[in-house]
Amino acid sequence: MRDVADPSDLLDWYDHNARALPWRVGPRARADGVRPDPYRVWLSEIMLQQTTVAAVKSYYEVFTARWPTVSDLAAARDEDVMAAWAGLGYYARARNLLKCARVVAEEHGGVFPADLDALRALPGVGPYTAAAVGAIAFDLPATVVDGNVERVMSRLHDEHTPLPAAKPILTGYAEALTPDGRTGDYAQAVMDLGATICSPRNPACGLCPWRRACAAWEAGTQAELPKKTPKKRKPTRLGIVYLARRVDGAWLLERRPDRGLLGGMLGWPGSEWGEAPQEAPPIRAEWKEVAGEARHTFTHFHLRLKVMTALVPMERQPDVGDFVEQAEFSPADLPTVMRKAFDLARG
DNA sequence: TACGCGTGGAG
DNA sequence: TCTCCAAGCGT
Repeated sequence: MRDVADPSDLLDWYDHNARALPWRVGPRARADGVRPDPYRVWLSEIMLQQTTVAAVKSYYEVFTARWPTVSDLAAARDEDVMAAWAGLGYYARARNLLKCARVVAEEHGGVFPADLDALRALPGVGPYTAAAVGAIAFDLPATVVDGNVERVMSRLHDEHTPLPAAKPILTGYAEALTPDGRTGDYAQAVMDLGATICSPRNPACGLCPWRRACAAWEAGTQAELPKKTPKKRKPTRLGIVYLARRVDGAWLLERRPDRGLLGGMLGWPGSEWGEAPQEAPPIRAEWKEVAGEARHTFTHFHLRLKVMTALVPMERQPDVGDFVEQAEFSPADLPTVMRKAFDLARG
């Protein structure tokens, strides 16, 4: 006979196995009354959306060192925040991060609201992030449902309905299991379990505190859960980018519009990206094609970029973009696809 | 509901 | 090289 999953068993496991993370107040310190800074919890949760812990760590350190409070961040220049986010991906998060910081600074007195509805109303804060900040920062009664929780619940209940249709079902399971107290520790415990034990591939069921309650373990189906609806395969698009260097070393760059792909980020001027891109030099010059191509894969398409370079005289004015002084330009400020084009051009 | 939206690492 | 995927959100 299978046991019923007990939240206490998971909390006991978490007390001994919690990962040490830069943004986390561990279970022992939390028991001693230490409370996490809601700003840091929120910042980390935004960064962690669809992004690995390993990728987030260095960005988190840079942001918290440069902007220690939400009011500091609210006062930052847009271009500085976008540059600091460059390489982390999903740039709408950075734009909403700034919007949110400014709303908190101006409408909430620089203090994150300890209220689930108020959190949910903030830019870039959806159901998951509101629950995570509410539980972790304030121990509010909230259930986090992220990819980890979906996986754990689908296995615990041997739920074969494919995602995303299964989401409401799995959410119901997760809510039914959430304890009344220690909601912050519990939220982090389920996610740690999913990240370290109940992993997508080769789950370590032998170490799982909920093994005796797990329907998938009993049925031997854990490796095939959660079920997902098949994704479409990615088409390939072509494009041309133009790297113009002025004789004084300045680079010709353009700020991309706030909406859409790479919105708000710096980039090289170029053609549209499609099946047969048309030449679109941003300034009159003798353009030379760089050997090879820059390849990059986005969420929903592959891109192959032809890279053109030219040296232009001081007086010549660009039709598109603006020259950025050499001292003010760092390739690290570019989104990865644009940095790849830069790397290719520089050899 | 379905799609657009990045990137780097694992296998 | 290729597929999957990692603490989702906005539209």
